[in-house]
Amino acid sequence: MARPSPRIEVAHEALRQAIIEQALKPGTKLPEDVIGEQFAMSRTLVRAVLAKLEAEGLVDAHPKRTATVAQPTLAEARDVFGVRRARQEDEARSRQDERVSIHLAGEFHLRLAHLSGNALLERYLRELITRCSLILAVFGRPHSSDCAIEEHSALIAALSAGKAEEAVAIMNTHIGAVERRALLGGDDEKPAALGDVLSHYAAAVTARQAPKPTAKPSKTASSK
Amino acid sequence: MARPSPRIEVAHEALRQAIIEQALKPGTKLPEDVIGEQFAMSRTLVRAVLAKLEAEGLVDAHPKRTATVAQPTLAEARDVFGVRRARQEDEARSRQDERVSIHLAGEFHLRLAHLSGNALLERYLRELITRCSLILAVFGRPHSSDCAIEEHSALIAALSAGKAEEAVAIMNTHIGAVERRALLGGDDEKPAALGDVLSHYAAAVTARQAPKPTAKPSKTASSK
DNA sequence: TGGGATTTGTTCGTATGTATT
DNA sequence: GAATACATACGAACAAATCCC
Repeated sequence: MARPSPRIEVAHEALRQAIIEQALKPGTKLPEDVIGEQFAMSRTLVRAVLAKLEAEGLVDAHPKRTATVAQPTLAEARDVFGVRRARQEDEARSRQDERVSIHLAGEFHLRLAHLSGNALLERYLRELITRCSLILAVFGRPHSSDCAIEEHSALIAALSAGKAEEAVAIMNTHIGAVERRALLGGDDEKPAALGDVLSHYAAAVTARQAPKPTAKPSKTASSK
Repeated sequence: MARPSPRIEVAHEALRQAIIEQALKPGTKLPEDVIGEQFAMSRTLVRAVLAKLEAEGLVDAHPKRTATVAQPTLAEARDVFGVRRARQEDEARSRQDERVSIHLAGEFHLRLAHLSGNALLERYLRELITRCSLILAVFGRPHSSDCAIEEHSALIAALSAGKAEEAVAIMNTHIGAVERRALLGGDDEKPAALGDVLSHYAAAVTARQAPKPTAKPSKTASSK
């Protein structure tokens, strides 16, 4: 949906990843200075990122208070899972003519939405899944298998399509996610410095956007 | 979802209203200066508003170009109506145990979502309806009856609940919307100065947020 | 309960980039 | 195609409010 700015996109994605992977726990403060420093951009752009994350329901922002990672209430949790359940049945039905109407594990939904070719549907699902992660971080088990929904589904899709090369790349980022969760220390009270967390994710996102750092010195250089 | 700031909310709502009522047509430029001037706030906050509107898909924003009212493509239109159709069936089914599973006109959906008590579902529907308006502005008939979905549904709900007083208030804002559309001149090429349009909507939104300037100083004050 | 450190909100000036003539 | 006008991006600095101790 438009290209707001390369760096904005990186920061946005990195923060979202960090949140849904629970490296940044609900309630964690997100000062504009620290974020801007990490992604090498002014507070002006940091605010744009935070505003988007707020619109997605991933961060809470009050008038003159420091933005924090969203802390879903029980009511919101009920709503999210309610919508998700409805969508589940939806997907099963709309795809039944293509014989995929069996029990659909939640992990396949995003990929299904992608196959449907409906970008908006895909976006809604992304948001739903993201919020589910956030909710599980608060009310659910500590490290549920739901965390890596996106990675799993993408991996499976790549495998199904026979794209081995792509599958390897996805697997790498998947491993990276698990690794980061581990590297950042146990789920102790100390949530590690915000800067440390973000530096990991900033690198991960930029690496994903340019997945071929070795060969092909060709056209990607023009993007700068 | 959090209270970002009173004025931000006003500007956000006013701009959205102006867009879905087609007073601001797709492609219209939205300079930060003009908006900030209209709502008496700095460009810093204007950006927060624009970022949210962009997240909702109502404005297009590119790196260093002036933000514009979103210009939906045909593909996006297909997606939006696809999701909307899915949701329609959803709602019909999820409510069938309450005997509302008859033909549901689109105008009742938002109200139904509200009755369901699911805030997230309601938000999604709002967004869907909004984008439908935008799409109709581009591909549909000039002034379709779909424009005032929100107002119609709210009105009907108020009437059903027997809240005459509330119904009158809603009717007034409804009339106001039609009136503004008319006042702002025909659908000629000249889209009128952005400032003029916004000044109308700024007043309308603030008036709605304080709908009882005369009587009843009672409990609604506690919501602030 | 109070005081200080931190952080946001705001404005100005400048630079850079995009549209328009 | 070049030059001008315009709008955004950025950084610094100040004020005000909040948070924490």
